[in-house]
Amino acid sequence: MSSIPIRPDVPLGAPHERSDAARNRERLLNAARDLVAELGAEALTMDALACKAKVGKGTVFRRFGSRAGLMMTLLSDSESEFQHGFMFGPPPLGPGAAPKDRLVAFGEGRIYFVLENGELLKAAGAATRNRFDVPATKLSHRHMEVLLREAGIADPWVMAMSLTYALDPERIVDDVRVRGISPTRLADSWRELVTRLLGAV
Amino acid sequence: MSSIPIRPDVPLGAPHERSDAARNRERLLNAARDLVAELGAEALTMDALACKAKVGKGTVFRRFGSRAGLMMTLLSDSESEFQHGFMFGPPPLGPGAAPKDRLVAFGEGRIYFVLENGELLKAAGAATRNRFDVPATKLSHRHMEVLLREAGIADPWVMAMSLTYALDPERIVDDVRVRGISPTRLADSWRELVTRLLGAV
DNA sequence: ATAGAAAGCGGACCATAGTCCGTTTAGTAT
DNA sequence: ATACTAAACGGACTATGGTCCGCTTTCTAT
Repeated sequence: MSSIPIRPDVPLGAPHERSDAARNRERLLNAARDLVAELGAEALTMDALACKAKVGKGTVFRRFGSRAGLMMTLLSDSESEFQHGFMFGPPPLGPGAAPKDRLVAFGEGRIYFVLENGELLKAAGAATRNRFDVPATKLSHRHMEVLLREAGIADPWVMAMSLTYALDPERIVDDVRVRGISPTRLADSWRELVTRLLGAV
Repeated sequence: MSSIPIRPDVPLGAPHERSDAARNRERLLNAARDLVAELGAEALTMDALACKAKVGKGTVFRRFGSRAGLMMTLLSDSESEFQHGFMFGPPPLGPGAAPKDRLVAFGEGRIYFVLENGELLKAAGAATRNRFDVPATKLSHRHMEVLLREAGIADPWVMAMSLTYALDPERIVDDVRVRGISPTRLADSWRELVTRLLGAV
C-alpha cells in the first residue's frame, strides 16, 4: 500500500482530480453503501464491490488502498461527528467539565458509537497491521492522553493506550453481541474504572 | 473449521491414535518449529509447512484446525509454564499475596511473556474470530476476575475483560517494537493502573 | 485543434487460508 | 491370513485480499 489518495483535503496545488476519477469515486461509494446496507460490512468483498460499481479491481484499491481504507472512508462521517462531540461539544463530553467526567463521558459515547458502527469499525481495524494506525484511533488516544495528564497520571501516553485497547471495537462488539453483556453494564464498568483511576470516589 | 482433533488429552476411550497419524504429528511439529526458528512465525505459511513436513495440506488442517490452532499448539509449553506460575507459583505472582500485588505481578509477567512469544501470540490471536476464544486467554481472564472480585471491584468479569484487552499481545508488541516504548515503562504504567484501580497508593 | 504527459483504469495474476472428497491405510474381528 | 471399517491422507479446488503493468483518458500547453 503506497500513498493513499483517498480524497485529500485538497491541501496544496490540488492536482485537480480528474473527472473520470471523480465519477468512479461516486460509483464506488454508492455501491459500497448499498452492499453494506444489503449484506453487512463483513460480507462485502472487494471483488463484489468492483463488479457492482462497474469498475476494475485495480481502481478500487487505488482509491481506498485496502479494505480497511474503504471501511474508514465509509465511517468518516459518523466518526467526524463523534470527534466533534468530544472536542467542541457541550460538557461533560466536550471541554468545560473535569477530566474525570469527560473521560467517563468519552468512554460511554465511544461504547454506543461502536455499537452503532461496529461492523465497519471491526473491518477497519482488522487487516491493518497495527490497528492504532487508524487516524481516528490516534485522535482518540491523544484526547485521552490530554485528559489523563490533566488528571495527574504519571505516564498519560501509555495509560491512554491501555484505555484505548480497553475500548477496542472488537472487544465491545463481542462483549455485547457474543457474550451477552449489556451496553449499560459496559458503561458502568467503564465509569468504575475511570473513577477509581482518577482518584476520589 | 469443524471439531478440532488437535490432540485431545485422551479424555475417554481414547480411540488409539493411529501410527501414521502420530508420525505425521511429529513431522509437522518439527517442521513447524524449524520454520519458526528460521523465518519467524509471521512468515510461516501452511503450504510451506505441509511441504516441509512431506505431508498433504489437508493433513495439516485436520491436525490443527487453522493457522491459529497451530500457533496455539506451538505456544502450549511456554504458556503452561506461565500459567503454572500464577496459579501455583510463589507470591507475589502465585497465591499468598494481596490481590493488588498479584495483579501487578501478573501484568508484569504477562508483558515479558508476550515479548518473548510475541509473534506466536499475535499469529494465534489473529485470524481467530474473537481472540477471546484462545483458551489461555480465557484462563487469564478468569484469574484476573477472581483477583478483582477479592479486591472489591463491582463487576469483576467486565473489568477483567478491560484489563485483558489492555494487555493484548498486539498492543504490547507494537508499543515496544513499533512505538519504541520500553518494557519497563509499560510495566510501570500497569502498576500505576492497578494500584489506582484497587485503591490505596 | 493537437500533441504530449501524467493520471487513471482494469482485469489477469499472485499469495495464502481453508475446504472437499476420492483414495489409501492402519487396526480389528473372524 | 483375510476382509472390513473407520480414520487418515493428500492435493486439487475455492475464496479473497492485494499487486502489476500495458492500455486509455483527461488535462494542459501551444
